[in-house]
Amino acid sequence: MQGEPSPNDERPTLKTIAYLTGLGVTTVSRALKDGPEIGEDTKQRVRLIAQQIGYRPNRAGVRLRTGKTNVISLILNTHEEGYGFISAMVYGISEALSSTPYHLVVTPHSLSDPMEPVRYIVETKSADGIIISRTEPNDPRVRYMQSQGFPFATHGRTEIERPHAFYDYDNAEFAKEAIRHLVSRGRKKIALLGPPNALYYHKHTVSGFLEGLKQAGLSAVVFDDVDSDRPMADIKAFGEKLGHSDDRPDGIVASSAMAAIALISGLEDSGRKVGQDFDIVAKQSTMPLNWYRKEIITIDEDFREAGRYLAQSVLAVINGAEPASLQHLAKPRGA
Amino acid sequence: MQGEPSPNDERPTLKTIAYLTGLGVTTVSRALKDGPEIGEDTKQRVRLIAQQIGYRPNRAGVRLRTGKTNVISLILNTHEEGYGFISAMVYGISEALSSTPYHLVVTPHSLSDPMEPVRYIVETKSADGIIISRTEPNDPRVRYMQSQGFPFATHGRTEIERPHAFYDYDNAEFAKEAIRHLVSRGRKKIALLGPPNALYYHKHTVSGFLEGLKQAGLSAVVFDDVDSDRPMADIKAFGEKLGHSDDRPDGIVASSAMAAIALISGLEDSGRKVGQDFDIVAKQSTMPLNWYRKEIITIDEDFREAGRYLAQSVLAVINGAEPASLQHLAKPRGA
DNA sequence: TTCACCATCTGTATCGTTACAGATTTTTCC
DNA sequence: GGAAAAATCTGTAACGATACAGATGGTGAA
Repeated sequence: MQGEPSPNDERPTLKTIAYLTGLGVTTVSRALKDGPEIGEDTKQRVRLIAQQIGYRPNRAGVRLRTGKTNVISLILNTHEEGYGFISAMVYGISEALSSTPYHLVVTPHSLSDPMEPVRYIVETKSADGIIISRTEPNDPRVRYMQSQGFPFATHGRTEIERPHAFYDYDNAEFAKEAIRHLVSRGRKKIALLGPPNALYYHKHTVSGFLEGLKQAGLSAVVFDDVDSDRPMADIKAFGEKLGHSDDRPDGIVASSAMAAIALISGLEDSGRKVGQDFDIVAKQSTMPLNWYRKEIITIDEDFREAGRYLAQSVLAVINGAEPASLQHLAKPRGA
Repeated sequence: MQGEPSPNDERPTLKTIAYLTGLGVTTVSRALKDGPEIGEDTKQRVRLIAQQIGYRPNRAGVRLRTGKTNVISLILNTHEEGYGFISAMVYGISEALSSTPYHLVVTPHSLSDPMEPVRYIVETKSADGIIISRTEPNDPRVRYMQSQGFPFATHGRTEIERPHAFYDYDNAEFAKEAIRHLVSRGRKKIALLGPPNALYYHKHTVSGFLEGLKQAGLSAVVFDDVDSDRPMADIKAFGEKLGHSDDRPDGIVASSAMAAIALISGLEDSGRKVGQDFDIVAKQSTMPLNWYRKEIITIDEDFREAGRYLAQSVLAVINGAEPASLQHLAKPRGA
């Protein structure tokens, strides 16, 4: 026992507790993590004192010794600005982490190199787990983290054979459901304002869309010039052009609320009215879309739940769970 | 989640560089931080090798030794969900931090105890600086951080004498400008849907509002039952009730875009039309409000800029700058 | 009695970094 | 030439935690 008298203005460490209890530092450490080689009464005593003096393990110490950071990193690209669902994700994740020792670090990156933050985190081990979004079918970030054995969960699926934890929204089902709504209102010429090509949920959305049309005996119109990720001003301009075109659709499926608003805005500028000249079905997450135009048909997507699920999944993976068992496909909920 | 064995060896440390250069670990450390007692050619050599092998300082090591975390903590309360401006703030902060070694940690808290996360971070020194929002006139968090000499910056001012870094939006000016717009459209009975009482910007908004009315020779109507922070459904309900009331206003100033949408939504349910029965001026941040109703009069607020400024300010405070010189009052920009 | 064995507890080394107090060499100046 | 000063460089000891290999003492079996 090499304990010095402890000055009590400093933050307590294991040494402080060791001094107060007359035990060794090692014993205190083991006691606090409920190690098997420590007597029950000793554990009680240590826990009591630790609680009384408000001991909190020094994260730098733990991290240096064990490599454990107690950090989950959420990687976001700056593109997503303005869409507001990030807040919901962040809160969902925070919620799930609040009862754990984990912290949430938000790591942004520009579109130029999506791999860079992932590589940085893995190489420097600056987090125990990663959450990424906007997955591509053959996402290099997923491949990389798998090859490195690094725990992660993705918002969105991939085509990669080896299973990984994910939370995804059933966009095929969304598209089919959307078409059902439009068909039931007598719409015949249905178009899709879908996600950008590169992202995997583009495929799900399109395949659901095509299947839905087939079931309804209709043929397809997919907007090629524009996707739901484009700047709102572009989508609006596209909408206006579309409204003036002769073979404009009378039904629209929109993969994002903001894109829907922008598109409607443009269509209205060309004199078309939602609910009359056309109907539109859109995903709704944060803001109630019906307050914008009550004629919009909405289908809910819950990003807070996504955040919660993703956080819990990464933690599970970190604790050795099988990624294959941590996959969730959320069913659209009509609103 | 097991992967392939990691391809190359261990992560390089100072020891690695010391071995490669034949220098001592201390020398390498000093060289990399450009210490004065190291020869110029040695520095060059060390830097070169460090760069070649991709050396990155181990943050846990630095933190344990120096106490420096290289972390800025943004404290958010879960209430703010759905308002979407958080994304903008987060990106603004990230942008400012991207060229520095600092990371952004998002620390949420429930409304129950706003002090808890602040105390935790200060006590455990788990960040080098803190950013808080939604300040009260005599904000206990500010008092606490000041008393502890902890670097921070606030989104919003306080009444506290001792200066601290802040970024605030000139809500008094906003209200006055808003009234000018309304008066110029012949509105005579103007009401305010302002922020909650407890927050300091409530006072600024109200005083600007009252002054604006006085200049226009009008008298005031302030909604007492509702504020811009309330759930949107409540605001909408209030709007509907208001629309049916006999002494309803013909001009409205709204402190938040979402609140404005909710209120309009309610007023419309009671048969009132914006631009006809009433005009409304609202703050606009992420989404273009005119796409919702083109008659809304908007005044811009830039949260991304706020985030940037706040991040730069905390860093400056950390580096010893005078908080009094890090105060910014953003002027409203009419849109 | 002896000794293996278990239950508890402890000291030492270590993670990567930097502060500090030397150590060594070179330069300067008389 | 020699001593003091300056310029470089180095080893050791922390920071707080944990892995590991011993200690210590008590128990029960032979």
